[in-house]
Amino acid sequence: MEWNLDDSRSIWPQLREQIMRAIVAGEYKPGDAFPTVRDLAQDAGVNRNTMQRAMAELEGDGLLITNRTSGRKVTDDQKLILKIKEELAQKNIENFIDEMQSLGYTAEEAVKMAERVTEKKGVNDK
Amino acid sequence: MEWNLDDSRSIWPQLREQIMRAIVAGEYKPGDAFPTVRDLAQDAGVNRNTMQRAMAELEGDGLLITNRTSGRKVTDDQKLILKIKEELAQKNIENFIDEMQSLGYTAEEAVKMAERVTEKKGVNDK
Amino acid sequence: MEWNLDDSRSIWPQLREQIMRAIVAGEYKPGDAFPTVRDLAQDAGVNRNTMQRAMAELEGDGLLITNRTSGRKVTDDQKLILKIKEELAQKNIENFIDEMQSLGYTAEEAVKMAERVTEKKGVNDK
Amino acid sequence: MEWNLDDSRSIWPQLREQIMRAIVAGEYKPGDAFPTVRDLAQDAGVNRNTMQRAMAELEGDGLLITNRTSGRKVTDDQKLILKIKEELAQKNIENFIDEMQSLGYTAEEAVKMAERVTEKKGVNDK
DNA sequence: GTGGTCTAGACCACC
DNA sequence: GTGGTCTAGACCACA
Repeated sequence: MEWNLDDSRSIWPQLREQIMRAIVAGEYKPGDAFPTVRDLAQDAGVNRNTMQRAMAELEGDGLLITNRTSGRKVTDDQKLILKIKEELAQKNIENFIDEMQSLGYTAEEAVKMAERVTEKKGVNDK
Repeated sequence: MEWNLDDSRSIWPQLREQIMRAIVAGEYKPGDAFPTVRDLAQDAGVNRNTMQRAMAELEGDGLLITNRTSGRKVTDDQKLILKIKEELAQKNIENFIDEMQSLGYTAEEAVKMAERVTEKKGVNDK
Repeated sequence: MEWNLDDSRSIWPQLREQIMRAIVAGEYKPGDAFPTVRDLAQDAGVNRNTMQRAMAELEGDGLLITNRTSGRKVTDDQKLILKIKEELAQKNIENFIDEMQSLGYTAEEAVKMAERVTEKKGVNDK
Repeated sequence: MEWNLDDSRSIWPQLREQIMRAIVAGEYKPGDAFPTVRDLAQDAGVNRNTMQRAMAELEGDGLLITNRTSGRKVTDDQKLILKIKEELAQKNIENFIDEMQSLGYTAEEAVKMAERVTEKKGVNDK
C-alpha cells in the first residue's frame, strides 16, 4: 500500500482515510485477513500507537473486525462497504463543486473543465 | 465573507486559502481597498496574529499590496489573479479525480457522476 | 450454558463468575458430575488453558471437586453454595445502589425505580 | 472528585464512566468550565494521555465541549444530560435484575431484597 | 497557559 | 505471535 502523509494535518485521520479508500476500492477484499498493526505501522513509517488509533476508528466505522488474538479482518458486509464507497464519492463530488464555485465557476463549468482534463491527458492511467 | 475553519489543521493556511479564493472569485476587485486585519480577525473569530500571518502570506503571493499610508489593497495585476485562479482550478480538478480513482472509479466515471449531480440537483445556484 | 464474554476484561474471571452463578442458581446440582474442561472450552469458544484456569479457581472456591479417577463434580456442600449465593446477591445489591447513588439518586429512589421496571415489563420471565 | 480505578479493566473507560456520572449527578453543572486535562490526570493519578482519551470520548458523547485554546466546558444541553442520566439508570436497573436472576432469584425477589437492604442499613447516607 | 498529537518503550492477556 | 493499553516525554498551534 502506498502512503501519502501530509505533515500539516494529524496523521491518524489520514491513515484512516487511506485505508478506508483502499478497502472500498477493493484493494482489500471483504473477509480478507488484514495486516497486523505492527506491519502496517512499519510500512507507513509511523508509530504503532498511531496506526492503532486509525485501526480503532476503522473498527468503529465497521470496516474492520478485530479478533484480539488472531488479528484483524475486513468486514464481510459488502453492503456497508458499498454504502461507504458511495458516501465518500458523493462527498468528493460535492466538495469539488463547492470549491470550484468558491473560485467563481459554475457547477456546469466545473464539470466541463474536468471533462476536458480527462480527455486531454488520459488521466485514467496509473 | 463566510469563514469555514477546521480545528484539525492550522488556522492561518485556511484563512489564506479562503481569502485567496474570495479574491480570484472577484469578491474583492483588483485595486480595491482591503479590510483591516483587526476587522477581518474579528469577523473570522480568530486572533489578530493569526490573521496577520495569513495576510503576510497573501502579500508574498502577490495578491495583496501593503501601502504604508493607505492600508492594504488587492493587487491590480489581473493577469496574476487569473493565473492563480486557473492554477487553483487545475489543482481542484486533479485532486478530485485522484480521490475518485483512489475509491476505485475511473476518471470518466468520476466526471459522469459529477455531471449527474449537477443536473439533478441544480447545484449551480450559490 | 450461555456464555457472555467481554473482550475488555480478562476472560478467566468471567468464566469463573458465570459458572459460579450457574452453580448457585442450581443449573448444576450439588454432587452432579461436571463437564470436561475440553467440552466447556469448546462450548464457550475459549482456549482450554483459559477454561482450566477458571476451573482451578472454582476448586479454590470449594465449588468444584476434582476426583482423579472420576473427573470433576459439583460440591455436595449445600451450605457453602447457599452462602456464596447470598454473598453474591448482597454484592449485587450494594453495587446497584452505589451506582444509582453515583448518578444522583437516593437508595429509596433506586429501589422504587427498579420496582416500577419489574412491574411494567414483567421481567420475571427468563 | 473521587477516583475509583480497577486494575482489571482498562483505565480510560473507567475514567469516562466516572466523569460521566459526576456530570449527570450534577457535580459539574451544565455550562461550567471543566478542569484541564493535566489537572484531572494528576488528580486521578494517571498519565495525561490516558485522561485525554477519556475526555475525547466524553466529547464524542456530547457531554463536554472543547475549545482548543481556552479549555473545556460541560455541555449546556440539559436535555442531553438528563437523557444520559436516565439511560444509565435504566441500564443499571436492568443489569441488576439480570444478575440477580442469573443467581436464581426472580425480579420481584431482587427488588424486595434491595428494599430490605435500604431500610435496614439506611444506605442513603454518604 | 490550553488541547492535541506523536514516539518510544514497556507490559498484559490470549493463542 | 496477536491486539490493547499505559507511561513518559516531546513538540505544535493558538491565546
